[in-house]
Amino acid sequence: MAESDPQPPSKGERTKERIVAAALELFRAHGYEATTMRMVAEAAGVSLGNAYYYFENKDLLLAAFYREVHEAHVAEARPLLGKQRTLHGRLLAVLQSKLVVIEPYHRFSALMFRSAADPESPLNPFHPAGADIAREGEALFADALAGSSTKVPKDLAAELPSLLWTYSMGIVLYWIHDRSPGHQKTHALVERSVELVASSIKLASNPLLRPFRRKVIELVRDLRLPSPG
Amino acid sequence: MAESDPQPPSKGERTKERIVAAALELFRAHGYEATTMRMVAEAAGVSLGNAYYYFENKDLLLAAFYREVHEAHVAEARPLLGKQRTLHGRLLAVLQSKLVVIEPYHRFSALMFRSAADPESPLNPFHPAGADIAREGEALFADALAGSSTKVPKDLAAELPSLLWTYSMGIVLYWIHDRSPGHQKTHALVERSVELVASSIKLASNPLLRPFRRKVIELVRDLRLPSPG
DNA sequence: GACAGTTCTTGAACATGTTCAAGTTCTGTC
DNA sequence: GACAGAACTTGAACATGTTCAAGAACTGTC
Repeated sequence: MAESDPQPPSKGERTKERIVAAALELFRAHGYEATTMRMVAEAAGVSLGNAYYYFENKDLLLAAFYREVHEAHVAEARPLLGKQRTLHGRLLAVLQSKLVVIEPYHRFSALMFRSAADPESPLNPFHPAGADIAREGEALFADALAGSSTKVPKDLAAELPSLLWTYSMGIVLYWIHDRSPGHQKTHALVERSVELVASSIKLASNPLLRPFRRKVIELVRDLRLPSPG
Repeated sequence: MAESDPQPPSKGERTKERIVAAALELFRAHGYEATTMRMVAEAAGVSLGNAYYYFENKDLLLAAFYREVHEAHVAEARPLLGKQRTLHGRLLAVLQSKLVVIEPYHRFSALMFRSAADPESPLNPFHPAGADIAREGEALFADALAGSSTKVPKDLAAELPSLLWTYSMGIVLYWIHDRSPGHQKTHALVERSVELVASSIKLASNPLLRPFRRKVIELVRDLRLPSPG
């Protein structure tokens, strides 16, 4: 992702960067909905039409914002993972850091989720533009899993990252609707559900539950929807 | 819902009804997005502004459509429930009838879901306009549960309807993104996941799993988000 | 049946996302 | 350095959801 590109940025790339920068600043200041494409164009010092030359539609600017938030999450979560060895602690680290990072963007996240749920939108996880972020999110959970002291059966380990990522999206959806002060309900949900998830994963190794586990895993494996690439 | 109102419909009510009827017809013919408020107004024989007098925004017409689809689902599911006694069969009846009913409205459902996920939208389950339908959906699952031959522990039975409704929304979300021919993947998901859900519910009665079950139930009970009313 | 107030209706105006035909600037080739 | 084609830029125009001030029709009261 961040390897130093050999080429200096072309003119077009610099313009595009100016537009993103202007957009993100305006989004932060006024929110996504109150920010018009005309405002973005003016702040970036380009014409309205030119903004559309680089971003086919406003949603793609939302995607750029989402990417930034996502990267902030990864940056926040990685160091925390260094300090945790238990599965429980590591999942908690990933989810709690997510809540911390998105905290300032409650309304924004709702819009994000809205778009992500729409198969026509470039932000959904099955669209090329949105798929990267989804995969990186899964990778974070893969890390959380791999570095933990808990041994997870191989077949399950293969499916868990995407299951955990889906679970985390569920948490976000809950948070979006959570109006409790400080979103304390979501924090409670994270604490308590992570415990249940961690114990479920441990339970899954229990030979008594093996047939059940196999069924779940096969279902997930067979029915994963294709993503681009 | 359908008790014969003592009052004959007032002029305003009839106008409103005309607008809904026109809207639903146009939605079915051209889809929601391609139907403009001007088209609706014209088809209903009222002015544009008048359409807005009765429906604050276009989303509320979407909600009216959603209600109709929901009622078709209930009408489809109830008779099927009469023929099934096992929990598995009854859940299957509710979910499969849902898929049958929404089949013609794939794009429409995506838009529906989009709006439902947005806390600002009148269609979300925590908003008065959307809460009714959500509650009726839960009621359907409550029926499926109550009439089944499977004995469910009381504490779990109290929480299951809303859990199952949430589960069904997950299925719908999957279906929205399912591009397989005939949505066969979603059908497979329903068949196989219902089996897992039904066995989980039975497993939940197992004394060995009691502590786990209690934790799940308490979590759900404590952290249910408040709905209006 | 005149009056007051409420309900209903209208069409023009507005804001904003998006498109597009036309122009300008850049890049590589001879 | 002239030329051709690609990349970039522009601002006007468009479609559509939404608002609003003004007026028409209705309802109940005296």
